[in-house]
Amino acid sequence: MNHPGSAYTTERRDARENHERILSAALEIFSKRGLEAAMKDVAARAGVGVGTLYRHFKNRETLLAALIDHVHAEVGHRMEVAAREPTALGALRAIIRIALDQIGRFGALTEIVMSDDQLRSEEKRRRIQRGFDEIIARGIESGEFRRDLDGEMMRATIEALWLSGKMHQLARTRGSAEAADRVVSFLAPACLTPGRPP
Amino acid sequence: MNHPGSAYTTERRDARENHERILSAALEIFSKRGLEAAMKDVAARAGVGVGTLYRHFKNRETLLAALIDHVHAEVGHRMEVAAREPTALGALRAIIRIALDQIGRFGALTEIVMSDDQLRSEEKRRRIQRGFDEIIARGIESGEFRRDLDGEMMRATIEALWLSGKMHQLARTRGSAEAADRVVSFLAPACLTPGRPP
Amino acid sequence: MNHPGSAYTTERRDARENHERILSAALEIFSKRGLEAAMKDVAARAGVGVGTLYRHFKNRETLLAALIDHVHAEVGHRMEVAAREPTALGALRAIIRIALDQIGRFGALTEIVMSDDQLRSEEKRRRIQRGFDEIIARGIESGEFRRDLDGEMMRATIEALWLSGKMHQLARTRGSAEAADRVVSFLAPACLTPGRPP
Amino acid sequence: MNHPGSAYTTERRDARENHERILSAALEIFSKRGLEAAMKDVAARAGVGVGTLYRHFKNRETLLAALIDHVHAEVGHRMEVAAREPTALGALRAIIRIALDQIGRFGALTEIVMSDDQLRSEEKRRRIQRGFDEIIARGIESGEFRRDLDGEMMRATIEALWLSGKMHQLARTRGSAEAADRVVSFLAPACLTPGRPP
DNA sequence: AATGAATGAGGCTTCATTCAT
DNA sequence: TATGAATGAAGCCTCATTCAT
Repeated sequence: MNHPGSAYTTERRDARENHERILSAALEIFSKRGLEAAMKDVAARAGVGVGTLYRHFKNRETLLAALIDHVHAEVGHRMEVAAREPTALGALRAIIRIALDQIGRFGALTEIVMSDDQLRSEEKRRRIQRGFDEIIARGIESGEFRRDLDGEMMRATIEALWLSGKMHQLARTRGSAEAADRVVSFLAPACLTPGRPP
Repeated sequence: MNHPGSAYTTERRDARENHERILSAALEIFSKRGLEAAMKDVAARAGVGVGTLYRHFKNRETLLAALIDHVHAEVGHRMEVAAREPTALGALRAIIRIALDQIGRFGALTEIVMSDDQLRSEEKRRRIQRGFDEIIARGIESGEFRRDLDGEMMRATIEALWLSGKMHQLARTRGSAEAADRVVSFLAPACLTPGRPP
Repeated sequence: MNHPGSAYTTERRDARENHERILSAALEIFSKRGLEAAMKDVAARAGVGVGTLYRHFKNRETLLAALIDHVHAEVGHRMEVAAREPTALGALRAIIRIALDQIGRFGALTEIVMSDDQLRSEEKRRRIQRGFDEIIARGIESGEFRRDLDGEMMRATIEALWLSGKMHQLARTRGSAEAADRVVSFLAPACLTPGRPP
Repeated sequence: MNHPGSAYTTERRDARENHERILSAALEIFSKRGLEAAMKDVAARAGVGVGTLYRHFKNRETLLAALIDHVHAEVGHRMEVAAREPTALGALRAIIRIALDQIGRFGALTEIVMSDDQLRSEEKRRRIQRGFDEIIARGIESGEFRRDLDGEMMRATIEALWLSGKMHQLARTRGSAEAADRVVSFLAPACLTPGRPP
């Protein structure tokens, strides 16, 4: 929509800055207070008037969609990085780290971010799915993962632990690193090819 | 609390019926529309005036607590039945069946029912936890489950699949029976003692 | 309406008793909590159901009117007794004592009891007025009170002190007896014939 | 707080106007209909939506407090002016005029305005009391009022006539001027030094 | 373009009164 | 007749959204 490089543009820099500030304020507020947080509070946090908020985001729904997109994009990106881990199990652990990280940062927002039927941003969500699938596919191909691994089930399990908050609970009790280890240890027998040396 | 067959009870029949109707209307409405559903709609669904709703439940919070208790009680009971399955894995499958069933019936209510910090009904929730723990303990004792099984992790995983709605998704795609099978198959290697004949 | 002496009557004794109990419960509740007290609370205090309350008093307004009548009757009676005091000033003091007493007993009810335009029970109120007027007339006639005493003003003043709660305040600070003395002392020069020995 | 003539003010003019309009609408509605008047009606009278009402006054209580402050401030001011009358009796008459005026204007609001224990605005109320006390003290000092005048009683009496509505009744029957005269005439012997030429 | 004031629908809850038991 | 359950109008307040400045 913008031509960021163009010399002359109606887009004012402060408008662009406001957009960012609102987004990050919204992220903060919704993460902390949950989805019922009031628009006014988001605006206040961003240091702008509600009117400005509404100039940038048509309405509540649009704002939430943007948040989701934002988080999805970030997660998607980190997912792709994770996929480059040398081993599939390593990639899995990396993903779980990401999950723990996201939850810590986006708390109450997680539900909406990971949930399937909410405000759609299909494309972005697919990207995350694809990240998963690639890791699994690669793991199976290389023989690291068992040939009959139910990939969809695997993904569902991790996403469930993620968005249900269970993973976060584990992390709260004993720290993020140990939580990741426990999850991986638990799931390892379910996905690794039995009797194969790492 | 009442003996429905007894000839004389202190409470009026219509009042008791209304209580039931309100409870089940609330179950339906909150299950379908989520926790933000309006009291008015619950009353309408039950076919009573708001005043009656408020006569039976002091306020919104009380109503929700009652719902949770209701679901917890039901789940807790079925959990105990499930625990009597001959094998631990069988018990696990039974639990998952219960979960799928509950989600189907209580949909949007699941979040509050399974979540830890909401309106408390500690006791009831403990009952569910205990059901889980017993099954796991028994499985380990009998040698069916691996000695080093992370019970808490196991429970967390199933609860996560449950309350995240992922399990429901699986069931929607291919039916409840197959969904249970997939979950069990997936988790089996994670909990069964390796190399032991069933 | 009733034939109290008749041997056979549909009026059941318990009904009559309930009437009394409701009246006195209402007196208590409204006196203590003010006019906004709920009907339900009155019924509860009387130990009857709301239905019974409404059987005895068509509605809220009727109940309040009955209360007023009740208090008026009592005050009116005591007023007539007070009027028999030997001196007019003595009668005045007696009235003030009554006032202080009433306020102590009927607290928050005072406003409605003494006010003019509320639910009418003209007749009863007139009786109180007449009590006043007689005392004043007698005082003037006997020469005790100044010939040009503004009777209406006098009455208004005492009623005002009464129903405004000011008299009660005075009594709270220094006791009921002293309060009465102060009021009388203050008003004495305004009504007594100047330079006349008591 | 604002300098209405100044060219630039932070507040928007329409907002300020609305504030005024709401205040005066509230004054009118509560004066006419009593303290139970509905917020909605105040808003309607002011020609604004309820939301606006609540923007200007956090809640019912706050609005009432503001009204009281408003009336207190006005009365307090006029009280101080009255105190400057050459004679103490003249000041008294001036006060009574104020009272009559206030009641006429604030009717049903009087109860809350003059009552002691309601929503506090201690300071403002003290100001009114002080006005009274000064007048009385001055009267005694100058010899105009009797040395043994019970100042508190005096004040209580006038306040009682005021807030009980009795004074208003007198005024309704025969007009405000005559009412004031009657009150003063009646109270004069109670406070003036006997046998002293005016 | 930014601001925040205004709007009003809609949510929760209470309570006088009616009515079935 | 007594009971208390049922009713629903009405009150208070919040908040997403619009609009004048």
